[in-house]
Amino acid sequence: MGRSPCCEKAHTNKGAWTKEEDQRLINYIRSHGEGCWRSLPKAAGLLRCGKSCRLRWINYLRPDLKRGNFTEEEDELIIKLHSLLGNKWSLIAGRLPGRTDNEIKNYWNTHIKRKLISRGVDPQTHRPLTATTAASNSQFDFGNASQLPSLSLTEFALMSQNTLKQSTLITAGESLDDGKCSSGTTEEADPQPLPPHKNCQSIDLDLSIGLGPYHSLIRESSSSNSAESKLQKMEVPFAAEAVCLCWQLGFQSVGQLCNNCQSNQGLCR
DNA sequence: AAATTCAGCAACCGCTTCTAT
DNA sequence: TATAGAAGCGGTTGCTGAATT
Repeated sequence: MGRSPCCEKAHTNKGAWTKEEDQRLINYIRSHGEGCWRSLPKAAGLLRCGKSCRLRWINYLRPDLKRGNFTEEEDELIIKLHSLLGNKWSLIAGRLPGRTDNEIKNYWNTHIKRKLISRGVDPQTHRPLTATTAASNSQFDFGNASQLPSLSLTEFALMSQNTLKQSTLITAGESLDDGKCSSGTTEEADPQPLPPHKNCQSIDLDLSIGLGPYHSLIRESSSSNSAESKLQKMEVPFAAEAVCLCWQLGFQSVGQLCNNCQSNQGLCR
């Protein structure tokens, strides 16, 4: 049977967009809003595939896009988010206002990879390049629970579900590692709760465990991807006994707490 | 000055996920 | 519950301009 093609390829333009096409697309979306991409080209008088229109709008024509070079702060944020989320470019882009997944992906491949390699860091695993390859493909090594200080069984079970879920459950500075904000495990895990690394404090994944964070997850549910929505579904049964890692990791002062702990005056835990 | 190589990035393709019926 | 269609995502390709030979 097969799926019908997303567009009539014989009658669609490909390649670079012209200014006229851009203007048509902008005009149409300004007056009708973003809607059905499949029918948009015809309605807007464009000989383009709907997917192509969507991509053009999202990546280049949207008015809220931030053009120009990435700042050093953005670089570091991308690196840290990538260490947590992997190649989930859309999730990473969601934490960088005005940047698109495609832009970040390209920037990663052309700049940041090299930057990390020059630092002696593997861009995929975020481990030192000299480290042995014994590490698993996952972001965390769950074979060694001792590397996860102060985690409850519930949290550990949650974190063991899969790599993405593991990483998104960490809040307030990914302090499960050596304090350098790499999510990879280290050869010598420090059993003491560490304060968030100063570079990590800028990251607010807002994905901490508990009632408060659960509500924050719901916030994006309408457009969330499956990993997030699955995460939400699986969190519900655990909510009653869930705790925030801010507390588990020993963050006591307001400045160290995640947004939920701050806004809930500690009720997050 | 011409040819070649390289880097950056826009766009495409195919697969997965979501949603409506 | 199953299915089809639409949207979204990530990997890859290929074009363009800059740098190098």
